[in-house]
Amino acid sequence: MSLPRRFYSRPAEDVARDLLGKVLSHGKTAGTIVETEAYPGGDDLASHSAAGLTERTRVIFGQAGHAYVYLCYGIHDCFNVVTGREGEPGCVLIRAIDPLAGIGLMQKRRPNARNASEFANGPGKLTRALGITRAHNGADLVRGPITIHEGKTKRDSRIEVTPRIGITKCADRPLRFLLRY
DNA sequence: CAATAGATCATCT
DNA sequence: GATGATCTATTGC
Repeated sequence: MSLPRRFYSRPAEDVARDLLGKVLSHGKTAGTIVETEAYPGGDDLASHSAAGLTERTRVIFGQAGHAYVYLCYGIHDCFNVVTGREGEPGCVLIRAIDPLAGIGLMQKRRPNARNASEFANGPGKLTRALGITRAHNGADLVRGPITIHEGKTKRDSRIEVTPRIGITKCADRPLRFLLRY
C-alpha cells in the first residue's frame, strides 16, 4: 500500500527524515531508503526551485507526492519526491537505498557494481538500479508505477543528520538524513 | 588507498 | 557560454 498524499504534504525536512526506512519500488526492483536530503525551497539557494518557477522546476511547485527527476551533470538522472503545499516549492532527494527485491535485475543494470551494497548507494546509481529515468518526471507516487510504502522496522536503527553534500550554496545546513543500522 | 580528471548536456545567464 | 543535488577510471603515493 502506497503512502497517502498527506505523508508528502509536509515540510521537506520532515518528509526527508520520515522517508528513512520506507521502501521505494519500481517494477520488480525495490529497496529500503537509507539516505535522503531535503531541498525546502524558499531561502535555500541550493534548491533548484530557488531560481523560481521555470519549465524545469514546475513539478517542484506542484502537488506533493509526485516525482521530480532531473538530469545531473549531463549524465545521471536523480530522483526526488515533491513535498509541501501545492504552489509552494519543496522536495526531497533520495540519495541511497538498500536493495530488497530484484537483485538480479539490478546487477544487470549496474555492471560496474562489485556487490549488492554498491547497486544503489548514490543518487545516480539508485535511478539506474531501479530503472527510473526523466520519463518519470511528474509521475504520481500515490498511483505508480513508482511507489513508496512502509518497510519493516529494523532493530536498533538510528537516524543521523549531517550537512548536504555535493553542493556549494547553503552547504552548512543540516538537511541530510541517514539511516544507520 | 587517496586524489583527480573526464564524461556529457539541459537549463539558465 | 558557464554551470552542476555525480560516477567511474586512472594516476600517484
